[in-house]
Parts: sequence; structure tokens; C-alpha cells
Amino acid sequence: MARKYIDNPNACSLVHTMNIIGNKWKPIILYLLSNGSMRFGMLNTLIPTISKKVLTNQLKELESDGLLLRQSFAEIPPRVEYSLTEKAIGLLPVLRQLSDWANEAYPEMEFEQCRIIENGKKPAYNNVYKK
Amino acid sequence: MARKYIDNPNACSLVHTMNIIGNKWKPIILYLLSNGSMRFGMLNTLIPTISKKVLTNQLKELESDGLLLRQSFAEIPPRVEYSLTEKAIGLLPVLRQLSDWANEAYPEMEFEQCRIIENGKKPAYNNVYKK
DNA sequence: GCCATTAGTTACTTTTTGGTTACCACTATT
DNA sequence: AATAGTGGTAACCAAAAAGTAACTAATGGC
Repeated sequence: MARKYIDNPNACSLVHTMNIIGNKWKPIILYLLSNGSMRFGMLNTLIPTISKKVLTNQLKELESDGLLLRQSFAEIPPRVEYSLTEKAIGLLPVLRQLSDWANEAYPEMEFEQCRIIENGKKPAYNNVYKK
Repeated sequence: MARKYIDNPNACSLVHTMNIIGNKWKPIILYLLSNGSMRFGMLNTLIPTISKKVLTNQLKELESDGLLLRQSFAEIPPRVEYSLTEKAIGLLPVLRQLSDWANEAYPEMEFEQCRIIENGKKPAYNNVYKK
């Protein structure tokens, strides 16, 4: 289960960034967590097309790269909260710009409004992904 | 050979961006082209760990997403030049910020200086990836 | 006539990623 | 006594991405 990274012989920081967030689910996970912590099950509900196995795996990788904090509460049934670290918070504005870029570059696509860190308002989760 | 996109039921522009550049090679390709056009063979030389098949495929996808312009010259042997479109040029500052983010978030890694669109100087290609 | 050159393509194999189902621990509720 | 609820894990399988090697077209140089 070793993680596969792109060869990065010259230590290019862009390659490193893409190693960390350049895949199918991670930006979405960070985006959903951008307004506060969330439980595993909630993430799974908001991203219904991801399997539990893969979600677990992505969360682990994000945690090991220092982007997520995982807090496990000793309760029954279990409760685990995921939240962004400072590192991840520093990435949010860039994710926002990636979003903005798509809006400008592909105006014909009429995207939804991106809700990342917008005036501290919570995103309308129920409209983002429906079960 | 149909392209697989992430499900994007709510037309999130971040998901769209990741569909377009969120993979192993595309940011590197854009980065290498950020100082001007380049031939297929040169790209392949500068990214020696990519196979010709995959490079061809990535270039096609970037072209079909409107990020690259492909100019084929009727010469023997063939000559094909790839260059960035306006869309792609608009993305460069964001790529630069992704780079900068890694530098700040992982200071222990001592990355190389990112050379994207830096004062119009050409990147020192030979130091980026060696054959 | 033979070889080198370039930008691919094709067929085939391997690696990587993602999905499915069943299962677990522990308690509260019915 | 059975079931629901949560956050997983394990075994197994399917799909996607990537790698490899051989091949091509058309021309110039030897």
C-alpha cells in the first residue's frame, strides 16, 4: 500500500504539490472541510460517489502529508472529526483561484458558485452533492 | 480511449480544473511550455520518465481542452510545435502559487527554484530534468 | 540501396487505482 | 435477543493508466 509519487529528481515544488493534491478526490475533500471540521460519515455522504475504502485512504494520505488533523473520540458509536491544518488553510486561496480560472476560461460551462472560504459563510452542503 | 472525468454533478469549477490539470504530467508540460513553444521530442527529452505514448495522449487532451496549440509542419522528418494558448497562460500564475505553497508548507524539502514565467528568462532546462 | 530522423501508432503487458461485499467492535434502543 | 449506528478493515475483482517494443512514412545523406 506504499504511496506512489511522481519521480521528482530535481525537487520541483510544483510536482510536489501535484503529488499531494493532484488527484481525483483530494481537492474536493479539502474544499468540503474549508468551513470547519467534519465527520467521516458526513464526508462520505457529501461525496456519495466515493467508496469508503478510497475515502479512508485519501484521508490517511492527506493526514500524513500534514493537511488534515484527525481527531478520534472514544465514544460508542465512534466519532472521528477531520479538520484542516494550517498548511491546508494556506492552500485554500490557491484552490479558489483554480476554481476562478475555470470560471473564466470556460464561461460556456456555467459552473456553480465556488463556496470556498467565502465570508465565513458555510457552504450549502446539501446543494453540493446530494445523496 | 474515452477520457474519464470525475463525476461533477453540480458543475463545480474546482472539480473541472482538476479534471483538466490534476494529474501526473500536465502541470509539468504546461510549466515547460511556459517560456515558449517546444517540439514533441524536446518535451520528451525534458521529461525522460514519461513514455511517448503517454506524452502523446496528454498533449492531445491538453489540446482538446484548449490549453495547447499544436502546429504541425509539412516537413520530413516531421516537426510539431506545441505552445500555450491564452487559457493556459492565464493558469500559469496559479501554477506558480501552487509551487510557492509547497515551498512554504514544506520548507524541509529544499525545492529547486520554480522557474515559471520569471522575468521572461528561459528556465535552465538542462537542470530541470536530465536525460 | 541502406540508414537516420521525427512524431507518432499499435498491440500487448504491468501497475495502479477504484469499487464491492462482508465483517468487526461496542453500546443503546426496541 | 435482535438490530441500528459509526468508522473503519480485509479479501477480492474490475477498470484505468501507464509502460514496452516494434512499426510507420517520407526524405536526405552516404
